[in-house]
Amino acid sequence: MKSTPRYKAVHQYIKKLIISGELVEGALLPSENELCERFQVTRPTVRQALTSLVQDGYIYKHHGKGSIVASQHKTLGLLSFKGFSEVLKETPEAVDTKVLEGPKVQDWPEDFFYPLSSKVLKQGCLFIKRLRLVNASPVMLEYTWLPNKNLTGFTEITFDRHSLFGTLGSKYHIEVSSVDQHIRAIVANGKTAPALDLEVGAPLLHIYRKYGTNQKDFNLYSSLFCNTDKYALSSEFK
Amino acid sequence: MKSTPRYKAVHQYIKKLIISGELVEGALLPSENELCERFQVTRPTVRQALTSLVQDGYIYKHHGKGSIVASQHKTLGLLSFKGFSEVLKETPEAVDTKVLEGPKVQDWPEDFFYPLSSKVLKQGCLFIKRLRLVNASPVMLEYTWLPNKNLTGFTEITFDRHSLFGTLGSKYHIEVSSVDQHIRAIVANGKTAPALDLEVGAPLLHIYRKYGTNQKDFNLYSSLFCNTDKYALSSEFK
DNA sequence: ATTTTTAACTTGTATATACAAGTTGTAGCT
DNA sequence: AGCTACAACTTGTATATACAAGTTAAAAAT
Repeated sequence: MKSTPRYKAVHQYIKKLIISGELVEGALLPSENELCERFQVTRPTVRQALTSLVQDGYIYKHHGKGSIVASQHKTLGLLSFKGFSEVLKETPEAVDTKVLEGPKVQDWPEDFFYPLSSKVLKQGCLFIKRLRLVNASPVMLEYTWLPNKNLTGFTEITFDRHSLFGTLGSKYHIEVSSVDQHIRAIVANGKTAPALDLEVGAPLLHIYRKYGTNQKDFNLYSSLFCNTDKYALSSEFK
Repeated sequence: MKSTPRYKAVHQYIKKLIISGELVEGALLPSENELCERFQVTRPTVRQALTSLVQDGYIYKHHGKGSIVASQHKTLGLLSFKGFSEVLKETPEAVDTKVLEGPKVQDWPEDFFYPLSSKVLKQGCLFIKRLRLVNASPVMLEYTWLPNKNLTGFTEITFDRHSLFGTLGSKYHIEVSSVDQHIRAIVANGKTAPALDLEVGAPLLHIYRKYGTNQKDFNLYSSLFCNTDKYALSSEFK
């Protein structure tokens, strides 16, 4: 049984201080040398802990000044093609998924937002409707459709516990390889407002996505409704 | 004039190989020790370069096996988030830019949405306010700030005719190299609604952007308000 | 009292070394 | 031919040291 690496212990200790509020936004952390003494580790070890705190968004560093607690401005890196599970493991808050419907076999919706071949239309689709929560508060309503294509046992899987992309990869050898998305601002309507605990008319970010995979004629489609009041969506390109 | 840190030179060299296609997805990079010999640096320096390549999504690491080129989803996406013309480049319609204010020298706004060093704050900023139109209809209100840093003649340029990024590149040798953005859905208020010919309360896509450049302490900042009624923003990652 | 300089402090970059833990290929055994 | 053990290789974690560059407070100069 391996022990926790020291840099991770330091990272987790500081993270806890920030999450608990003991270290508030804008607060200057002890210097690297002070942290070395406090944790009885060398500076590269401290730096590795701080680097990963920077990556996770808890702090930022200022050359010559120190490490400062970042605003716990909530962002979700959802503009990349990653799935929700993967993205949300980077946020400090408690995340949860609730399956509202499915997985179930059904017909493709009429006037589907991406064109479908008649063959795919005829086969019908698998549909999942999920609610994504952060700190028990709904932030995203997610509808997902995928072709009904002999995915044995798919409708028995509980996707509140399992990542869809992860499951497709490990169980069905379907790898998501591309995404095409369209983003708009809309207002919450009679369907989306109650699901997201919002007033009708509140602004929502809406994203249509078409995911390409390693299998020909097998694309996934999502329609996402995001309440960006507390959590902006973010992306970063270098 | 500082030289490029070694870890950054290694990072950029490998990044170029990946972008150019010389290193293809799934390819195993030379081992850390081999890279040390090849670049004549020590292993922590190589590791720092590799760590930042991991962070940027170009590679992933496998303990005991090596560093592997990741699928290039982000790489293509890098090139499509540069400026307005790129974002809307798919549209065949007539696009136009109207400068509403600036370029002018002013103070940085209070409570600016990205943290600024006291040095940059003291210098003030250059500000431009533009309206982007498609088929003579306003689709985006764009505020741009950049550090007031001896850009000779900048306030004389008419940015309705000239691309900001293009001008920075050709005239001032400032290349935009990264972007960090946060996206929300908001409602149009008393300032944004009239500029975009909308009712107060209409949904708007709001984007904060911080562009990194090749010059230290020279970042550009934008706040974009997009009417996505007719034109969704789209992105594609492969 | 104000401004400038300097020292002490901070983070950033880099070399050097060592051991731990995972991977893979080869040799030896059955 | 298949399995096991081991060596060589890989990345992961950590200590130790040194210099570069940014920040800030105190001291010195005006």
